[in-house]
Amino acid sequence: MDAFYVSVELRRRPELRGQPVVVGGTGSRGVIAAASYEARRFGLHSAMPSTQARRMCPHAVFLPGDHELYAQVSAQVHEIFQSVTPLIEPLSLDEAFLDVSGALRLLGTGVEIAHHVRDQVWEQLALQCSVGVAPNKFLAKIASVAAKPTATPSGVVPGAGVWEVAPGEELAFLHPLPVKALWGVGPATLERLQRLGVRTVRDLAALDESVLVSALGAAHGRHLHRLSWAIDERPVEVDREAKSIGHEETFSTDRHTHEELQRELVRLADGVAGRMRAQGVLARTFTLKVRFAGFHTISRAITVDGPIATAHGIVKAVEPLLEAIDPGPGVRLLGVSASNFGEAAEQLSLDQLLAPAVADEQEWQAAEETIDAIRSRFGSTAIGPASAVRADGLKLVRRGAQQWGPDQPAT
DNA sequence: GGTACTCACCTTAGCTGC
DNA sequence: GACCGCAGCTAAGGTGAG
Repeated sequence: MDAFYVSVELRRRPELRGQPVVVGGTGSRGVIAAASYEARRFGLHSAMPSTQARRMCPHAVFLPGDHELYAQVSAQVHEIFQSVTPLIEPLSLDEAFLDVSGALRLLGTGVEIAHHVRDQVWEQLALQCSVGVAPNKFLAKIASVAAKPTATPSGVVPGAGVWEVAPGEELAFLHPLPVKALWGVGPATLERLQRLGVRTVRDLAALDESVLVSALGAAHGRHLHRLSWAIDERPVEVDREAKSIGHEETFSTDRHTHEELQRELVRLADGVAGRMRAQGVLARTFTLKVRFAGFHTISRAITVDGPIATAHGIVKAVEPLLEAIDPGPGVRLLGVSASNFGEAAEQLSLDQLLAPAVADEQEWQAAEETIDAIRSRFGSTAIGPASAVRADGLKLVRRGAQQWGPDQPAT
């Protein structure tokens, strides 16, 4: 989807069309989630700090994000995809891979199917999308970027909408591109590659695989070398199961005491546990993430014997890790994540069942499932941990509704 | 001086058991 | 008993994506 969050917002704020519009980053510690092409003309882009964005484009309209709405629209887009093929691998709310090899006889060529999808998305949802058609996922992704509109200082240049990399044309398309166009080349890898004199994908392909392996490590080096020759055999994976579930939050002001952090921990654990129960998983490993005022970030993990799916259990497991951290210098972000999953229906041994900690966890699980039921009936803020109630006692604060940084300006 | 959130995957190091 | 090599696991940190 093209500038997805902004495009969804513009459907209900049509008067903003043609203006630089930004979603997210309404607080001073946030970042931009999406920028309209008009905003991109001024150099704005997603993940840019909001303070920088305001400096570069003071007249841009900043809108708070509405993640729930974007998820709804994303589901509608997904339904259109479903009408074409069941082989869909969602990449994010606004991107997906579709394997249409089974639909070619019925619906036409890849390019024809791409135009059909684009037309349907426009007719049904009034949203623009760009489609890449290629023999593999990685080329399709890059082709979709080539199909998008581009923002230049002098104006917005419409994209082709559909871009095909036909069999036999892979290297002609790929090799002239800058190496950072490759999926998996971020700032750190780019710097290492530049030290090797690599500027384009062609330069990368010319290197011996062993050189890349020694510069980037075995897995990454081999992977990028294959990509540079347009080799990508990864299939479209329809049902990818999550391997971790986590929440983290940047505070509008730094926290300096264990008591404050403990309250935040309970709130975050409550969110993580709720999602785990909704997905029917139990976890054994819990990771605490702490970002200090100077942006230095550490993580501490613990693996417990008995699997857990309650906020109570998560807090009990992670508390000792938090205690061992000195919040004196100021903590700007706290995060908790769960991993090492097993199914909720997994049988426990008799010994495990008799252990007091397991009995305790099961009692809490029953209690928290009741809370889930109340929330599903009366809303997510109807009930929650007492420590998550705001100091004025009026409002229950669950995990941040603002996905792209704290709402409140830092003081 | 500014840097969100969520998730996946990789590397490295240290520990343990054989 | 001390040591070595190896495999497997865990913890911590880094990187990248959208």
